[in-house]
Order: sequence, then structure tokens, then C-alpha cells
Amino acid sequence: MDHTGLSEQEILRREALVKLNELSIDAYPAAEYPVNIYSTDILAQFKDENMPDKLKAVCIAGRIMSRRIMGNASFAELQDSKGRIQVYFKRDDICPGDDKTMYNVVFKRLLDIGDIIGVKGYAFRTQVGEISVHVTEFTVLSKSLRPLPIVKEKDGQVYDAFTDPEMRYRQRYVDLIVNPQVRDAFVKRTKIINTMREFFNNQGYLEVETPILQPIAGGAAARPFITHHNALNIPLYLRIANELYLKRLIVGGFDGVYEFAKDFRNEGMDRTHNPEFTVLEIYVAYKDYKWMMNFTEEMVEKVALALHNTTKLKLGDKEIDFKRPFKRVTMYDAIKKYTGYDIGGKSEDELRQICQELGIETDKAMGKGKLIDEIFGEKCESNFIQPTFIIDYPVEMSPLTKKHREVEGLTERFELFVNGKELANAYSELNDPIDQRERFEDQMRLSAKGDDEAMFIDKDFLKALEYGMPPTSGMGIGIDRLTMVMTDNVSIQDVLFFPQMRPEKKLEEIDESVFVEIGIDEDWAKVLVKTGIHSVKALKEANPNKLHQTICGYNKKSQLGLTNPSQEQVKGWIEN
RNA sequence: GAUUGAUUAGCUCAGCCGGUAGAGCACUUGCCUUUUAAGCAAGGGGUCCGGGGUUCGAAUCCCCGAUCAAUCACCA
Repeated sequence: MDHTGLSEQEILRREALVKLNELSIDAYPAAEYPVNIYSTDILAQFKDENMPDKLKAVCIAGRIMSRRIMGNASFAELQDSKGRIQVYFKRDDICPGDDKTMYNVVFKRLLDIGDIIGVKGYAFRTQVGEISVHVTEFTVLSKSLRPLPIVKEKDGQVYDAFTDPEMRYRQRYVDLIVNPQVRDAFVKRTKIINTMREFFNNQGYLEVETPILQPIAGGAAARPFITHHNALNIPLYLRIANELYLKRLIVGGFDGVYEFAKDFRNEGMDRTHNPEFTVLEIYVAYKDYKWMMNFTEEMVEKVALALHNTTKLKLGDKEIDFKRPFKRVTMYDAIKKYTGYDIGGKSEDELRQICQELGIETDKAMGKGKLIDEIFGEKCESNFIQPTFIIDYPVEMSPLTKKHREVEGLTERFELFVNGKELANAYSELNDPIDQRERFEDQMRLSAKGDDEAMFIDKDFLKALEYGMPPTSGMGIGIDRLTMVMTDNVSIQDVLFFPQMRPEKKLEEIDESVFVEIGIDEDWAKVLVKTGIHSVKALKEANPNKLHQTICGYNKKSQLGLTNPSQEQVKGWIEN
């Protein structure tokens, strides 16, 4: 077996695997293992008297997370999908006959932390009081060849925690094995989605799927990923939103549709942005944005209750209360409150002037809507810690939104802010095809002015509206952001199993055999590799005297006890 | 993209003014029949991120690069 590049511990584990095979033990057996209970169920159902029959013959399987070996008795912790339980191995119970191999050799010498085993036995309480499983029989189910990080814990204090973010994200499986709070956040994420789905289904709304590959990336303003379809020889975009497709379905006669959608945006990555992210969008016919506000706060409250059994939850050093009803503040009132300016009816130039007075940078490409958005974003947004609906956005910022029924220049739109961040966005959907066409044309003009976020025109969507879409309200909510809020995580990477990472730098394959092939003694070939000569080419380019010094120095420093080659020999390697 | 910081054993980290690379856990060997961050004793394990430079001598100082993190910029 070639052990090049493996650490001592990895080599030992591979050797243990070979020895298991020699004992005719399959370290990767095919057969079903008849698990009949989870660790957590044993802990929950255990009774010191009148032990339930179920616990008198348990069969569990999981990963060995720690071992304490004391001669003929040992304790280990077994971790299954629900939690951990201590298991007790006693030599003469594992090996009732004369052959003590299963305990002395297999358990004590050939198993390691990280191996997956199955055990059969009965529940009991140790002298120290810990509920445990007394093992009568164990089976190797999977040998682990890499050592796990060892995380220890006592009285809630965690020692040697596995925390390096890069390793946690690149090797999420290790993170999940070793950090229970990580697993918990992901279980909560799924529970959030399930709660929402159930809420929607109970109202009779239809879960649908719409295209991810779109000929026009519409429904939002963002840079898309672009790809190419060979058979049709056309460019296709990964969707940045699914809004326009869901509305087509409302045109088609469904009166409530929703989709948990992966969207893709070819933009920066940071603590709150990942190039692919999940959004829930829902559209309901014959409703307006006021109805949608009630619907949204009911949904969010349900999610909080489903996860925490309370509407109050901790977020960093703050407490957020998701109890209905949430506050409703118009965008103009928010700006008035936090800046003192009343921007109602102000012209573009006047707004630019206000921005200047507030110290907000502007540029010529910004229209009225964008300027107001900047003021709100700079001065107001971060103040809304408790769940708050900001309502009635300027028309320029909202090209897909119906005009306000009362106030000129506004639209029927709200965004939900929690902890100073936008969580959800909703409208009374614009269903007037002529107005919609004009709004798209306004976007084109913004685009011509240099606004690279302006939307494209989707002619087929306009065609759909021309057939008639009922009055409809739609809402989108970022599932990743919602999960961050609900699980008290500040980073999107902590709520995505596999966040986007830069590709890992590939290490050169290191192998001394290339040097052995050109006639160098194997021991010295290894030294060459160790001292940074990774190819024959690198060797040929080396300075003979310097190389001689380097390898002799390494021999001495590492106390290898090799006989140093002469300078002539080293020169020979380089020149031969 | 900018600034700052980080990168040392399988993991968590120390290493001061440049002078033979350290600790705890993990691992190996021995002792131990209800332990629990098990314990006791002994031992093995390092491309100090990579590349250059200064120096008699670099983990340490300087330069370049890679990666990660924080902050900012960008991002409905």
C-alpha cells in the first residue's frame, strides 16, 4: 500500500483496516444493520425501575466520538443522527469464550474515533449516574481513515472547538459531525420551509416549478450568470428571479402559486450574499398588498413559534419579538423621522440637494426613485430592529408594482425589515399591460442613462398581461436571510450547507519515485521531496552545491542518520 | 476591489530583541473491571502557507504571491 503523503495517524488507520481484513472482518459490510432505537430515545425513555422492554434489547449504530479504555472495561460515546449516548464495553461480555480477540484486538486496537459501529445491548445507569448502553455485541460498519478533530466539552464549556471557517465550509461533513449547533441550524432551516409550505398548502395554494434557465433574466435587477444551449444555439440565463413566470401562472388561472426557488446572481460574495440563494415567492389573485402584509406577518409569526415556541428570540445582543401585528411605517414617514426632511412632492434636483445636505453621494445616473432609495438605505434602514413593514415606495423604484390607489407618485409596495435588514418584499402586482410597458420603457431610459441595474423588457410577459391578469398580490422572502434571523447566525455561510468558495489551491502531487527512477537512492529521494524539490525538472535546475548543503543539513537536522552523499554524487544526479 | 490581521503537529494554540521548533488534546507502547474534558508513565509525529531577499544564522526582519477572516466599497 502506498502511504505517500499520509500522516502517521492515517497510515495507522489503514494498517488497522488491513488487520481487520486479516481477521475476516469486513470493515464495510453490505448487510442492513437492524437499528431499533435512537440514542436520544434511550435517554428519554430510561427508567431505573420498571425499565421499558424496548430498552432491554437495544440496537443502535453511530460514530465513535470518544473512548476511555481501562483494561478490561471501556467506555465510548456513540453519536447517531439524533445525538450521543455512552456505551460500555466489558471484555468478558463481548467475548464470553476463551477467544478475547473481539475486545482485546478489534475494539481496543483496530477501532478509532470516527469509526461507525453498531452495538446491541441493554440500557443501564453507571455508578456515576450516566445512562448508557451495556454492549453485548458490536459490529464494524465503516472504518474511518481520517482522524476527526476532537472537540471536548464539560459543563457547557467547549474545548478545542473546530472553528476554522474555511475548513468548516469546505468540509461541511466534518463540521456537521463535530459541531451539533451547526446541524441544529440546518434542521431549523428545513423546519422553516416546512412550516411555510404547510401554511400555504392549508390555504389551497399550489406549489409549482418554473424555469431556472431563462431566455431573459427578468423580474429583478441584477447581473445574471449566462450559459449557452448547444442544440438551440442560444444564450440562456440562470434566473435572477421567478416573478414573471409565477405571474404568467396567475394569468393562466391559478389563484395562488408559490415556489421555493434557487436564484442566481453574478455579484459579490460576503456575509450576506451567496451567488446562489433561496427565495420563496408567492402570488395570490384578488388580493392586495394590505392583505399580503397580514398574511406575511402571520407566516413569520408561525415560523418563529414552530422553531422556538415563542415569538421572542435572541439575535446577537438584541431581542426580537415576532408577535403580530408588526409596525407599519410609510417610506416618507421613515425618512421624515430619521432625517427631518419631508420628501413628498420633491423634484429630482431637490432630492439631489437633500442628499448632498445629508452627506449622501449621488451620481447623474440616479433618478428620483434611486435617490429616495439611497436616503432610506443610508439613514433609515438600520433603525428598524423589530419587525416593521415599510410601505408605499416611489414609483421609480418599483417597475412591477401597481400605482398607489390614493397617492400620486407612490406604489403599493412593502418591505419587511428585521434587525435593520430587508427580509421580504411585496406588491400589489401591476396588471395594467399598458402601464407595465411604459414602466419597462422607463427602465430602458434609466439603463441608457447608465443605471446598470435597470430591468430588461420581457415581451412575452407583456403579452401575458395583455390577456388579463387578475388583481394580484405577490411576496418574496429570502429563505437564507430568514434562517439567519431565526437561528441567530450573522453569516449566510452558516445557513447554507455548501456555500460558494474559491476553488481550493491544488497542491502538487509529491512522489519520490521519479527520483528513484533516475537512480537516486530512495532515502535521499524522499529527502529531495521534503526539501522542496518536487520534480526532475526542479532537480535539473538546482544549484549542485546549494542542494548538497540543503540535503545534508536536512539529514542532520532531522537526525535521519543517512550517510551524506559527496558533492560529486549530487552533481551527478543533476547532470546525469 | 481597498485596508487591517491571520496562516506553526491530525485539532486548538504558544513561540518576546533573529541563535538546535513547544504545550494540551489526538496517536503509539505499558498499567488500570462503572469511567467521563478519565488518570499515571514513556514515546513518535513539523515543507513553521508558497517563492525570493537581508544575515554567519530566519518560524521570527523585508519584498512578492496564495488562502482565510474582519471592516469598508459593490450588491433592490
